[in-house]
Amino acid sequence: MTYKQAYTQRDVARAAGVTDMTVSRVLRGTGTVSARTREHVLTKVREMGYVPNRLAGSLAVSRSNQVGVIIPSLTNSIFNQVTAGIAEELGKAGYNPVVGISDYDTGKEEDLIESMLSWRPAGFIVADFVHSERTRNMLRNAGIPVVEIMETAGDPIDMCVGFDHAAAARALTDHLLGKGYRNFGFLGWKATGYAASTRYLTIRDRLAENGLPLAAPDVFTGPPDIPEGKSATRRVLETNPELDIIIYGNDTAAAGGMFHCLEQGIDVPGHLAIAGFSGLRMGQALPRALTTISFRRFDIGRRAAKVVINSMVGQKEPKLIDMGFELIAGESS
Amino acid sequence: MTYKQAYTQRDVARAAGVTDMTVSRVLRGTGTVSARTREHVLTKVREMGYVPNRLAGSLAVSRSNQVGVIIPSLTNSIFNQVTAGIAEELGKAGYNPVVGISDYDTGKEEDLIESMLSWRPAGFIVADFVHSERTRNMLRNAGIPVVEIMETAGDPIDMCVGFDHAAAARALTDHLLGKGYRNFGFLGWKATGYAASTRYLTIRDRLAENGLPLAAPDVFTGPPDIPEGKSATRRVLETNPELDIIIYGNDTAAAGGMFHCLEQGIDVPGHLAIAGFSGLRMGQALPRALTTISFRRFDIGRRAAKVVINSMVGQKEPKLIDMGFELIAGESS
DNA sequence: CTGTTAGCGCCTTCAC
DNA sequence: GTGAAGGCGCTAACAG
Repeated sequence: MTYKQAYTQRDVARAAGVTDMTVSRVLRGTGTVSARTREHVLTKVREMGYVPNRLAGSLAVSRSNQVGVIIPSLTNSIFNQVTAGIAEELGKAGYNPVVGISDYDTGKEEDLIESMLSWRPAGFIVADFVHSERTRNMLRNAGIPVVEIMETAGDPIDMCVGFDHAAAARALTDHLLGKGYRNFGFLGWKATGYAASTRYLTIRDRLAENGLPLAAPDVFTGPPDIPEGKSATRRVLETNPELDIIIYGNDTAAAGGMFHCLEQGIDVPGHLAIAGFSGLRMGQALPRALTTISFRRFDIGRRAAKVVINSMVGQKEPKLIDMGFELIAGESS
Repeated sequence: MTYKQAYTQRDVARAAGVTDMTVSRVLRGTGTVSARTREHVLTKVREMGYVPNRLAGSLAVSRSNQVGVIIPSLTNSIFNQVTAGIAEELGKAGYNPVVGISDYDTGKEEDLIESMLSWRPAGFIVADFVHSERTRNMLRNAGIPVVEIMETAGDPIDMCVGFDHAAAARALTDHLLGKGYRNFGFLGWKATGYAASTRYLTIRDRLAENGLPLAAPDVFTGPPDIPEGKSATRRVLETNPELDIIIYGNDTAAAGGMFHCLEQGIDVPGHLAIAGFSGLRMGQALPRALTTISFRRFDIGRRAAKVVINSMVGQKEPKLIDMGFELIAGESS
């Protein structure tokens, strides 16, 4: 199949016997055009299947309706929901998200951001506070609103929307201590610099304050999923049979842990208690509803989008917005 | 915070004491520039954090490095992986995917495609064969390669890459019949026109050929996940206690079904067998590894991307590419 | 109500 | 090896 050239505004104009300027006015609904010519132009547009060229349009007005969004992973349903919230709110205001996946890699992130900035988006939403110096520099020089999401502890490039991961980890630890657990294990992702590591360190320190150790002999080298949670649980129980509670870095890993227990006939929470982090729907559908920390994923996305939109029209927004979290006391611990 | 205007190629040129044309040559590595001026220009570029404006660039050469990708859902890990394959292959060839989520809604899809076409992508990849007439029209008139993915049964707008869902459903049904099951139930998504409905209808017909009914009293109105699979299983077992096998529309719903059985102490597969469809990793991590149909999600994405890339450079590609599927005989049935 | 002029930022083509 | 002119498709601003 050979591909022909797409139609131009001028092609439509000629077909309708007017100037391109008139077609432009009709298509954007600005200025004044007689009802007759409007109809005529629209008919031609439909007939020809004409689609305006926004490269030219945005260049002419030097402004676009695209907002760049960088998230670390598509697989992680947390980011699905954050992104859904962003998309909904942007859509209402006539903006489109352009999403890029960084794969938890600041180098990839840098490339992505450069590439996306070259399309001159109207704003930027990016997950986490961990970026290369060049990334921060580019974002700062872009001359557009930038919102960092998920966390609140850090120095935002411009603005941020998230919640306090340390406080959440502390709330979870205290809850479990209150339940009487004393032999803690942690299976998570200790990658430095991310929210995940804040959670691990906070739990460890909180237990230390109570004179308790935290067994974390086995950690994931990347974002864990169900199979990883399952096999890591098997391994840690071999080396640390004394554990009476395992906290997982996220709910999917915790689900894997629960699967291991179900297979092995290990009573949950009688013999081993389980806790997750993130409050996914699936956690509550498990044979034992999961104890976990839930946070307002969807709302974080919506709020971040609003911050971008408001900033673009010159409205002042706070530098830091904390959306809070909630402890879900399930049956698994 | 107030936002300043981003730098222009001319700004860099002035700072480096050359013309914008020289900066352009340096940045694209074309033409001839002395090593000295090249270094000088690059230094300024870095200092200023200059990011080229591709709106202008693409407009000037009337060609872009973006490929539009429309998938129905982000939540569904099938599409995560297909998209990952697409992104990888496009990236290698210097193209970027721009992904849009249609939410299984042909109206939204139409809007998305119009919006994305207005950015003049170099090609398009879109899931499924079900589109509005206007969508098909726009894609046909866009003058770019278009690849429809996931299925092979249908009349492609341009080209397609996928597998034969009817054959897959038949293979699964035959396998289960061979295992001796006779009282089949189906919990899936019967939405007409999608691959999912093909699978349902094929299973039903195959059973009918064998003189067996298919109980499907309870269906999902949208893409099902674990909680939906769990509650639907509870309901269907109340109304149809005779079932000895349930086939689910996808692996996550099947996982929900297995959770229900675990909670209720129903022996799987002794009392009730379970089968899924899609071959997700999590299915194999369940307490009973899932019987399911696996297909090459990642490779479908990669192949689709290659088809687009090759077509863009004028290389001929077949209209229809079948990537096949595989029956996974698990422990759940 | 409609047309003309100029320019968005970059790149192609041709001079020098 | 580098610069100057012109145009990609569209729109702001003004003219009529």
